[in-house]
Amino acid sequence: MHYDTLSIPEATRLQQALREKLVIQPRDFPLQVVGGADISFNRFSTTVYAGIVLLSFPALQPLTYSLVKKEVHFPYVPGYLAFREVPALMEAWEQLPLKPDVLVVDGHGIAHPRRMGIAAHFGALSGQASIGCAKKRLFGTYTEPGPERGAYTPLLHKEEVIGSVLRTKAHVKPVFVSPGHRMDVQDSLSLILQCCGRYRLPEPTRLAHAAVNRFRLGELPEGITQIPADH
DNA sequence: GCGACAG
DNA sequence: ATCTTGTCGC
Repeated sequence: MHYDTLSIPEATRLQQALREKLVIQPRDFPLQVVGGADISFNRFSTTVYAGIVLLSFPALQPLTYSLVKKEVHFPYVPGYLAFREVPALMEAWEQLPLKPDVLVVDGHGIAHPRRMGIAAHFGALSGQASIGCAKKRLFGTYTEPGPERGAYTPLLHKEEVIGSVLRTKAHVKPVFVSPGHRMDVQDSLSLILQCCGRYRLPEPTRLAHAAVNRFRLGELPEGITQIPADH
């Protein structure tokens, strides 16, 4: 992956090419394992700590952690997050002993100017079903959903529905859910809501975030960690 | 030209 | 994203 040396115009071209590979359709596979992906890093540092956590579904019990440390030089530019984070995530992905049925990525899916947010980018590259779940809006218009858990409104671009604004917990800021690959808007929304417990963020995202942070702080080792089932 | 702007 | 201080509520 030579993302580090790409110019923004070149990156835009790559997004336009990958867009042709995207499949947005109702989920057509069973759901038994979900993954959560996230990145952590120190401010001003070029080292990123990537992680993917596997959870059983619908029980949401953690099964495995895959952690990878990598150098990146592509800058953070809104609309081009994938070029910073996907290479490290792909390494974490490749060392997984078993792949999840769907991967929840911290960021947007098709709710992006060229429909190529990080979740869509990762899905188009890997062939993996994916969903984007972001904490802030990048693209699209919406009205505020109701204050109750489960309330949602469409994220729109012109007439097109590109995602959902979902209240995952009563009276907290909503999250932005959009399909990445091999999912549609409705199935993405449904899955994310099923992944939410008593917190604002869905469990795959929460656990991935906790894992990469502990990894960065030296509390977890690089590589694969199998989590023993508790009996 | 002026705002907006995932992580 | 990360860091930091303070407040609210279970």
